[in-house]
Amino acid sequence: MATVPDKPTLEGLEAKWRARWAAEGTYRFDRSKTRAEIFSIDTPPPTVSGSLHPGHACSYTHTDLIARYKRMRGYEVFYPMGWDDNGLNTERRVQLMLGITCDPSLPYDPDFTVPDPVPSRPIGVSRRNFVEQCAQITEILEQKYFDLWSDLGLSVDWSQTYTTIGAHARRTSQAAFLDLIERGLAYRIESPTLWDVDFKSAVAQAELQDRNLPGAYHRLRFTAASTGEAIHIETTRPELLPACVALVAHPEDARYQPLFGTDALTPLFGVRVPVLAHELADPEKGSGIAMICTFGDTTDVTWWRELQLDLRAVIDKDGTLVPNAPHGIDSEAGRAAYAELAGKGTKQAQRRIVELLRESGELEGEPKPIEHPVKFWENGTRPLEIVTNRQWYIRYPDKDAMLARGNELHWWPDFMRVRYENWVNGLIGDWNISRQRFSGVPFPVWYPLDNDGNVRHEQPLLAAADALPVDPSSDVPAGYTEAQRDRPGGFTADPDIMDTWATSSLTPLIAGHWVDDPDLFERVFPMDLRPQAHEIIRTWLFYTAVRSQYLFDSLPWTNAAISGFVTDPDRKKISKSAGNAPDDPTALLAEFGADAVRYWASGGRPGQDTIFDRNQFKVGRRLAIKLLNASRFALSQGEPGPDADITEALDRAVLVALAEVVDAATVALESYDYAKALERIEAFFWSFCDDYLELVKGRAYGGSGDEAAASAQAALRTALSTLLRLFAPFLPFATEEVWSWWQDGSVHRAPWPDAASLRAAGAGADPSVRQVAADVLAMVRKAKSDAKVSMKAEVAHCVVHGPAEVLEAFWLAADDLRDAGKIERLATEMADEFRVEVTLAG
RNA sequence: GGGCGAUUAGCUCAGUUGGUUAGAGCACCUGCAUGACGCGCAGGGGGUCGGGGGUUCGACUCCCUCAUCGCCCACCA
Repeated sequence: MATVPDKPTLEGLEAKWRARWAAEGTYRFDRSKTRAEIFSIDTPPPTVSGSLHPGHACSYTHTDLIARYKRMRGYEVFYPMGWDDNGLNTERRVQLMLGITCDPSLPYDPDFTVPDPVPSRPIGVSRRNFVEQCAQITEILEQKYFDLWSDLGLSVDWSQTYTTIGAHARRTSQAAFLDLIERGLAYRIESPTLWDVDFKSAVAQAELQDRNLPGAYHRLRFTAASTGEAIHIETTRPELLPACVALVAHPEDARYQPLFGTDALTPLFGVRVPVLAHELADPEKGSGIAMICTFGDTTDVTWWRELQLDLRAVIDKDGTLVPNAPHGIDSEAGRAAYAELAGKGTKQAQRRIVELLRESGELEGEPKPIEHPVKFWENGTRPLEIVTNRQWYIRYPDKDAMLARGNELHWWPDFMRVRYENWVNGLIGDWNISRQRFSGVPFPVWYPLDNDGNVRHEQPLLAAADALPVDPSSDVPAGYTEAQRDRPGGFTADPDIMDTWATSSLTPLIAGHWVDDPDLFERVFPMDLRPQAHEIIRTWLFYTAVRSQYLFDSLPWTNAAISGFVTDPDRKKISKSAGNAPDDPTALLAEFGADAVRYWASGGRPGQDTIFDRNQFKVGRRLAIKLLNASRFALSQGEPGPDADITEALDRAVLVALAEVVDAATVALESYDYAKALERIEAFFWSFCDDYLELVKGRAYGGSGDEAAASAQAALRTALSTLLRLFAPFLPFATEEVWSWWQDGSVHRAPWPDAASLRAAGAGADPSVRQVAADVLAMVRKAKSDAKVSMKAEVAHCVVHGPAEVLEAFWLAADDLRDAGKIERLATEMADEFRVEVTLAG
């Protein structure tokens, strides 16, 4: 036990306690505890992006508040940290920082060193070299994050740290994937896929984003094959005309009913396409009849499937029109027209085909400009196309089952459930988990090659469970040798990697060591809490629920606490890309201290956006300083003897009032409302400082005898102990510092305050004593302030008017008031209204 | 187009099941060296609760409607 310092300061507390907590294992998880004794948290592994902003500090503080609270409630808290270093973000960063890019055709170079200086145009390196560099970069960035989290005071057990690309995560991910295959829940199929032409990979529905773009309706003249009559359709994508495979109108649309079952000829290319009926055709849109192309949008895919149409793909994987005219364009004129478009990007192709149509007289009027939503990959810069290729999919569970899970989950705040339900209700198709990228978890799969070198896609060779993790591009399937790789009669590796969510959806399994430590897993799963941002409900939360549904037929957690964004004062989300990130949180921590940053974060209620407000940091810092000083003062009032009794009415009343604060804070924290809890604790603390400390300091110094002094000293220490523990989750550094002055062990392992024992110490006192005393003191102060004299100025006479019960309460604190207010004569008078008459001396 | 949230003092936010003169902090103004804190202490001015309508003895609190902001979703003809 240390002593109380003369001049307490916040400076250096982070470093001091960070080191002490690490050395003493204050937050170490004790795995001998049973599931019922454990509170487990499925931490969001931050994307190790290198740029930190206050949003990180905010939401991670929220989780830590709960972790610390639960720990003090007696739970053994399983609070690991993960680093999300999987996926495209890392690839991009490495390309940017090192000037290298992955070229899988190159061989591995064991002596590779990064180019210096960074070349302006990235140079290609082998996949293995590239992945190695990814690992190195993320390691450096992870250290940065570790430092921030530690300085912020996150009570993470760092021995439980995981990464989403490390061997353990790859093994878990591959094992879970093989399990899905065995049960027929994952499959690989060639089908139309949403495709980003820059990223050159498939993307999933959950990664889509609609953006409004200008476009134009082009009115094209088709002709009925038999009668030669004109059929007008309107399209925003005339460049897809060569991919047209049918026309479609609503079955009840009288205008087009006569045409159903007949054929039409496309303009320019003269391709014969059927005219069909389908419910999805909207009579209100355009001319009411649409051309179906393979593929312009997801509706085209639906029509193509349901109407069993031809495939006439024209968009290549790089977003240009394929070199050769698709089948069906047989006429010389048609081929010549297509040749004008081949190799062009969609924009140029559109420009050219409009010219051609105008020349041929098949464009009616001028294009009508409109604005319409277009699908993008959320990180992409050009609209998505739909191309056909082989992808791995995970079948979605039954919608109703997933909705039931959403209902079963406790959402904080509850209205976030709606987002989940919206998403589940809008699901289309299955979950595409393959990406045509390089850095990620590979599929543990190879395919045999027949003697002609053709890939036997339908006979995948799966890795053995005990061999995981594998990299099929360097590991060899059972029964083959490396020499047979990519040779006729040999084998070839599955070229794809898994989408980052295919692995992130397993974080409870990765952190809980499902794959290699069933004993631990049983103690932590299903987890108690998933904290996360609302923007990834449709991805991380939903996908995790899907995986858990399949593997365990249960929810992965019982609670989901959804945090909002941090916004700038204009309510714009703070992000690197928006360029409005105000300060690196490390700088904020240096300027205001961790407790101050946490104070600001604690004001952000679950599900609501938090405004970045430097003022709140200042307020938080003052609170932490006040806590140090007030504690020093309270402790310097003297130590009560071992059998000191809390006898005075005012002392008892304070403890009873504090018991109410404990109750309120506990209720609030149980429902993840840390902001309300802090508000109540803080309000009490300031009145404790301004009123109670002022009222009792004279008595505590012995002004009214030893017994009365002991009562004050004991009450001060009881209250202080309680307040420190209430504040501990919010201000872990200042509270720990004060605790160390006079208590053993860490305040963060101390029990959460108990309202019942406070009430017992308060011995049923009337809490109004405290209120009346504070009110009278305020009146006396006002009189002095109005007279512009010092608070030390003498009061000659003070008369308190009020009802009998108020006066009775007043007299119980009269001695303390007389002392604190420097009042010579006190008197009371019965009255209906409470009123205080103050006569200053002199 | 559908949905979810928000709208209370200059700013950031509270406001419990509708009930006496709507609260706090910051900022601002006026004071005060008072047994810890001047990153302090005391006091003060300042909102009629986004607009409109309704229910009620009574609404910031309930209902309807409009507006603004933010977000989620939506099959791009």
